[in-house]
Amino acid sequence: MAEPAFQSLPGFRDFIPRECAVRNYLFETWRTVARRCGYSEYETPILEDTGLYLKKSGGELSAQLFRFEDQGGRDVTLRPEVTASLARIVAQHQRDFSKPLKWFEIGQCFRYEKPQKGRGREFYQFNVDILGEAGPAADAELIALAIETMLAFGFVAGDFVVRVSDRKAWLDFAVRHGIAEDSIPEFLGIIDKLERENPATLATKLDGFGLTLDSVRGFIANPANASSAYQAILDDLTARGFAAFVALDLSIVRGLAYYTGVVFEVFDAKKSMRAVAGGGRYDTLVATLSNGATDLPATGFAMGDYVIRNLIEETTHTAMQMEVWLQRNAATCDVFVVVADESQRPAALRLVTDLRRAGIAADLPLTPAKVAKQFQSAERSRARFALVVGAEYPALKLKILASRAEESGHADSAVAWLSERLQQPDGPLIA
RNA sequence: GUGGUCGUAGCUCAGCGGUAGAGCCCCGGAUUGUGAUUCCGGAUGUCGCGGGUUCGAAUCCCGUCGUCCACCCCA
Repeated sequence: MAEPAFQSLPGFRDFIPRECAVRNYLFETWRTVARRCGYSEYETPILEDTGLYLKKSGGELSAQLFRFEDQGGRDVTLRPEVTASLARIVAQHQRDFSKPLKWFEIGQCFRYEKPQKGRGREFYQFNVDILGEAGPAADAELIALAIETMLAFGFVAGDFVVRVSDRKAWLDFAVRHGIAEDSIPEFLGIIDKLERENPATLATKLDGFGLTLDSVRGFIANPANASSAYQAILDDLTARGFAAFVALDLSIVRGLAYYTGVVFEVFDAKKSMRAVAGGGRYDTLVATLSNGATDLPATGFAMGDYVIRNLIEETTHTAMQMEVWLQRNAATCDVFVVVADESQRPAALRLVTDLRRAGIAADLPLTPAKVAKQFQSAERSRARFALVVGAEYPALKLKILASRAEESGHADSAVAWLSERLQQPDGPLIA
């Protein structure tokens, strides 16, 4: 049998330079916004005790774990999300910090799912959390950061909307309609599917709770049912000038079991209303994971790299902004040294070293090549100048690649010469 | 987990029962130290893998692995 060529595992990506650059654009934007808003970066291990995820994440997630036994017989899991790890370390270290904690992490997560558009088995998540503040001001601050992030990518009003809801409103609803406390998760599951499942099965399921589709829809449609927290959040965000980005939507309850209050999702306003980020309040998770040792209210959200990248690339103005960044941050070469006479290669090597040490990006061909070819290499390196080291060394020729103009100089003053030359514009193009 | 789609050169794909093709890319060359265009020349594939049908399979059938897409769920 033929040896099959190795390839990456299903749902896993190779980041060739262009992909890596795109990823860095996302990371840098996330980091910049988070720092600007006063969040500190932290990091947790990507491999954790499986129990961490079985304890409170709930639902589908536990069926999608990259889970295995290590050589020491431990039951371990590649993290499917970072909130559980965060709750763990916060429970352990929170005394060292004044409240509220505003923390963020950019990390890779793993879920054993079937890959498709906007989803792989591995993805990066921008995770932002505020811990130790139970009031709506924290939720508003967090949503503000979500909005700032979208704006930083170049999205504008009309491109996206943050749909905000509150599980508390549904808990009140459940109490009023006599729904037992232990069947509330099931009830919320039905609400979560309101927009996707067909009305007949919905009606059947709701009938089990003595409810009708109309009564539920009526509850969602009535703004008066918004919680007081929602109103406070809306006022807060309005004061920040973000009212245009926020909308009440009680049909949002979110899948994860640990949410306890305000929940929200950032939606793409054009394309089928995909959620590009989501989050909410999880006031009991820290206590649960620390077995009650630490009790901290918390609110957080996550944005994945797949979905936000798709949205950026599908939106003309955000795609252009990213291209500009990629151009600006591409590998650059200020000066490409052309070795026109191989016997002068030692001098060229010395020159390259001097230039580099002076902070000038310099490159040269590693093997002998014809001058014409070296100029092609210079073009491809997108260098601004080609510095020709030839038989006449220490006399040097500097060619401005864009204008094809040429000037002369001397090796002894090359660094100063090039430094000064790099400060100046090239002048009119001589074609 | 369910359903569909597609796997042929590095890339995009054509060929759909009779000895593997095109374009792009790449490499070399066109008066010995200058980039473009053009021209000339060249390389490369176990036709995803395994079985079956057939005188003969890239082509038909089955399986398998992988891709992409939708559902489920979610970032």
